[in-house]
Amino acid sequence: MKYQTPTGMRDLLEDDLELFDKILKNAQKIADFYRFKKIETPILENSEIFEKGTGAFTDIVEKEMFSLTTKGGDRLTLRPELTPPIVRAYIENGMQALPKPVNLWYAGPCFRHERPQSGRFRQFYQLGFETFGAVEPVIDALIILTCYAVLKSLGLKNLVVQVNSIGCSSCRPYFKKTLTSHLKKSLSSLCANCKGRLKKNPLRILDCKEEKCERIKKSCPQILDHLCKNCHDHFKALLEFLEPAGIPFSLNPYLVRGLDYYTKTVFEIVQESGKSQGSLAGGGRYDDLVKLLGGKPTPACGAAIGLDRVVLLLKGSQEKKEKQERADVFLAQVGDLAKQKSLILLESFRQAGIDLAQTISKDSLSSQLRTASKLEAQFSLIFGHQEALKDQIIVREMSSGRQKTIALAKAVQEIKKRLK
RNA sequence: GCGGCUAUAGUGUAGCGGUAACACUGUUCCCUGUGGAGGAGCCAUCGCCGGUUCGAAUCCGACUAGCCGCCCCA
Repeated sequence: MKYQTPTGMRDLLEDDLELFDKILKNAQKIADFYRFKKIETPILENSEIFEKGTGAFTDIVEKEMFSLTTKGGDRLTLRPELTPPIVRAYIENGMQALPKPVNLWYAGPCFRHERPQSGRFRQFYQLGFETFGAVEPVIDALIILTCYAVLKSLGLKNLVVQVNSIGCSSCRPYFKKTLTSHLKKSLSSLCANCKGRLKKNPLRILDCKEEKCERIKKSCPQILDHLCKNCHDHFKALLEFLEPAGIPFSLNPYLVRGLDYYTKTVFEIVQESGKSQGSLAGGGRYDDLVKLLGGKPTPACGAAIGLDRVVLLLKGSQEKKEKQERADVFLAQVGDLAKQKSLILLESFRQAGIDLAQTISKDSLSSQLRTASKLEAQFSLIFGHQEALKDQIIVREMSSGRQKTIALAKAVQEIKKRLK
């Protein structure tokens, strides 16, 4: 095969698209209920918003972005995630003046240059919720609840929210120092990757899955013990909202996430049991990002759901039903004159709201009727040269084979009556 | 970026050194204006390039892609 989709990118055919549509529909309802407004942003953005927003030392920015330079010299990047673009849009469209909180939701493709595997593509689809202008921990709970509700509405089982707090700009630097000095003691036992992380982003070491590092992690100071009072109270309050909301959650002190902008709450939703394919959704609070990207200091919180992964799970759970394509009525035509008059006839049925199928490019009557059978049409309209000359048409009841000739002008009316 | 496995019609498979087979789908015909059944035909330069060989879908090597792990995340 000469041409195929680029690595990690695929065509979405009807089977997939139906599931995507279903998720989107459910999300739309839930978003409406919780008063989120939909937003769409460009697929290309100025590279800087990711370098600053997502973070220069994140894997995403260091090695996973599809970037290009325009003829005019602008550096653009295919969005690897949507939070920084949404923040950009929030500022650019003057939403800072809107009554708070401002709730936005979105769905669309993102791009990351990674090695594809199960549930991971270079072009993948995210659906997310963002809320601006509220510091209250109940908002964090609401964002989690909203994501959880979307996943739940699709019938997914065994969902668990893993939560953690990674502190804020006033307490995290201290923790980083504490952690770094602790880790320096066992520097030689860290994996190569983490040795590098020690300077750039020591928190990420907590997230390392290498066995070596796993062992060291156990003896590490935990961030939850080093939060400032504000962060501590925020986290405690969040948990007190989740509990009665009936959302199953577990504390994961090692959850730090790979994006730089998070403050306080971070969370991921995973499906327990069954094959793990990474998280289904993830998000958190990002109180400093709006300011970082040039807006007024604005607290914010958001999350995104990985649609591809959800679709994968939905596909696995539903048994394949070969859905038969069907039609109520089928038009079979024979001869040039009949074919010429067929288009206007089709239009009159379409306008009357009657499902009239055809294979108008075909000439053979038998093959057309074979198709009519396959479509399980109740009636076929047979429009031959003789009928076309006299402006008549044959109505054939497929089950019995009884047929009668009627005036062409009465075809719509006749079929309407018979279908009842 | 690093590993493991794989690559034959649209789909699912067989073939394991002597120039492609089966099922389903599609399509044409048997039936120059009447379907559901039946029958016949057609639809593949065996992922790409190179090597070994008298001969390669089959063996070997590189490439490309896919799947699955790692990493990371959604």
